[in-house]
Amino acid sequence: MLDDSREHLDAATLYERVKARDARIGLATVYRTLALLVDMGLVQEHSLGEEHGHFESIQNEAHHYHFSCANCGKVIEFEAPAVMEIIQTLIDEQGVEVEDIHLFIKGYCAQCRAELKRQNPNP
Amino acid sequence: MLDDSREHLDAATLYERVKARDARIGLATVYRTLALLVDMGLVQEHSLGEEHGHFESIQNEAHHYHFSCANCGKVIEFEAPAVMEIIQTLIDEQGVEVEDIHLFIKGYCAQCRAELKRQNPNP
DNA sequence: ATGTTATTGAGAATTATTATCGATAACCAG
DNA sequence: CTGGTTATCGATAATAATTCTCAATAACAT
Repeated sequence: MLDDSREHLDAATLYERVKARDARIGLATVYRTLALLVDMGLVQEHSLGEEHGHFESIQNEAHHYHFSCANCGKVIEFEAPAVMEIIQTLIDEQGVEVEDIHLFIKGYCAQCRAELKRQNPNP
Repeated sequence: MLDDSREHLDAATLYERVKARDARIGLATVYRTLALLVDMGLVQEHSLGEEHGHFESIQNEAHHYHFSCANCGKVIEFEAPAVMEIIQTLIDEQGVEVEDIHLFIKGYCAQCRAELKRQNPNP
């Protein structure tokens, strides 16, 4: 249907982009469509430390996880196959069924670390 | 100051409990105090798949992570030392500084799996 | 006691998301 | 086609979570 870019967009940004293509589309439709895509497993919703959700389309790549910088907001994706072993242990020990995995790290990216250190060398 | 129970409480529930002790405390104070405790590193905020945040006081135990059942909402805590190795790799490769780690699994707990299977045996 | 400052509670404001509902579009039988 | 039925949509109201504002109060230092 619409935007399946590789980014981590929130509903408001997506709404802007969709409107640029077709101005008479409503916000409700964006939320409805996102909910549908999430249900179908084509899009995943992430909570990246902000107060609103972020959405990312699922390609057929390996699972990946997210780091987000508390200063500049940049999101770094990374892979970590070891997570699957952790999940398997959880399944074996607890008998649960897993639908969704979120590994999310918050901190400061290399650039912001350098900048913040320059501003305040001895913390 | 107040409640540092071992649970995963949301702000509204915490507000109820605080009011039971001292009826003239306001919701704003609860949020202010939580933000302060999070800042001081005594409390961690989690996004457990619901639309509001959950707060948990940090004891001096090992890091642990969360599974939450999409059906009944039960939260299971589990440990996974391998996460620290993943984090170390991330630090080494990206030069980031890590402040906060969230590993959150959503799915169905053993009880709900059994119940749902009983209701709908062949999906 | 008195002036100064910080903290508080009540409620307004903001933000994100969901629900409602009449209007429109899509579909289908004749 | 044409009329009728149903599904989908957009605008907007409603809800929920959280943050902001500000006058009132409490705490503190004179």
